[in-house]
Amino acid sequence: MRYWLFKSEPFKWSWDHQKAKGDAGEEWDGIRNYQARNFMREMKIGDRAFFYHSNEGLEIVGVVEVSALSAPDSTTDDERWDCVHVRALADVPKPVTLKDVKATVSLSDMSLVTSMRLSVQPVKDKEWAIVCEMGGIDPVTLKPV
DNA sequence: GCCAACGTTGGC
DNA sequence: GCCAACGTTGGC
Repeated sequence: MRYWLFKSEPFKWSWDHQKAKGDAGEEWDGIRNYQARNFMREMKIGDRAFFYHSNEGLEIVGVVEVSALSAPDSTTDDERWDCVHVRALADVPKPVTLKDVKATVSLSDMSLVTSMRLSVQPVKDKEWAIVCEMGGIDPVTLKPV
């Protein structure tokens, strides 16, 4: 299983919106960036990802999983763009802020820091474990610790 | 709201 | 294929 991170501006699509969709999940539409799209094409069902609030909040607030493979984005006729579906799995009990991430030496290579504008990005296994620990969530069971 | 970073577009 | 102009993202 691989790990990822999705950014969303909370006033457009927040963690609360995502949770309200429950197990049905929701299309991660609107991505118009090749790099981000290519990452989505690499995703497999069951891959896990952090849900990050950009612009406002600036913190990792939840964990989602990929519930459908990348397929044409329903919000455009442009066939270049496709996207996965994701569903909420768990809250991050202690949201991990961008500030926290920047202040953590072992996370200094995270795309969140190095590729500021990339809205869908890979997360390394080690980074996943560290962020989970900081967030007060078990990296495997996703239960609060 | 500003602006730096950076991706995309389009003229040549 | 270069690069200037432009648009968007996202932290501050």
